[in-house]
Amino acid sequence: MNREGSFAEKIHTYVAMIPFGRVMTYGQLAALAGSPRAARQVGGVAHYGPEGLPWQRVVNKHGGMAAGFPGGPSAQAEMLVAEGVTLNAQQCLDIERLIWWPPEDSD
DNA sequence: GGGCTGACAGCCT
DNA sequence: GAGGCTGCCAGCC
Repeated sequence: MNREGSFAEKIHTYVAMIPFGRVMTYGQLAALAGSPRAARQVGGVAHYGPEGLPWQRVVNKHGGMAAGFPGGPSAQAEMLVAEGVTLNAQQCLDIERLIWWPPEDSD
């Protein structure tokens, strides 16, 4: 996986691996890609990246919706709810419970 | 070809 | 304990 070498490629790979009804954070993806501080870039990769990936499963560390998600935060929230994810009145999810980490032996 | 922006997170003051 | 700045890297102008 990570032998791709490309930061964006890793992000794409991990996002595609997120199971149904689970989520990951920008910081997670950035760290897994090799740059724990590159959370911003994860947003950029997501925005300019392929649309075939479950970007709605990518949320910020507060468990909130992404800022520039197509259709707005409400659209992302709806997609997550459709997957069985429960959100509170603030459209925030239980990040500590729904967060997902990829298997270490995935490679 | 170079520089700026951008869907966030972590550390410092 | 809270607020503000820096860091990261791909894509677009």
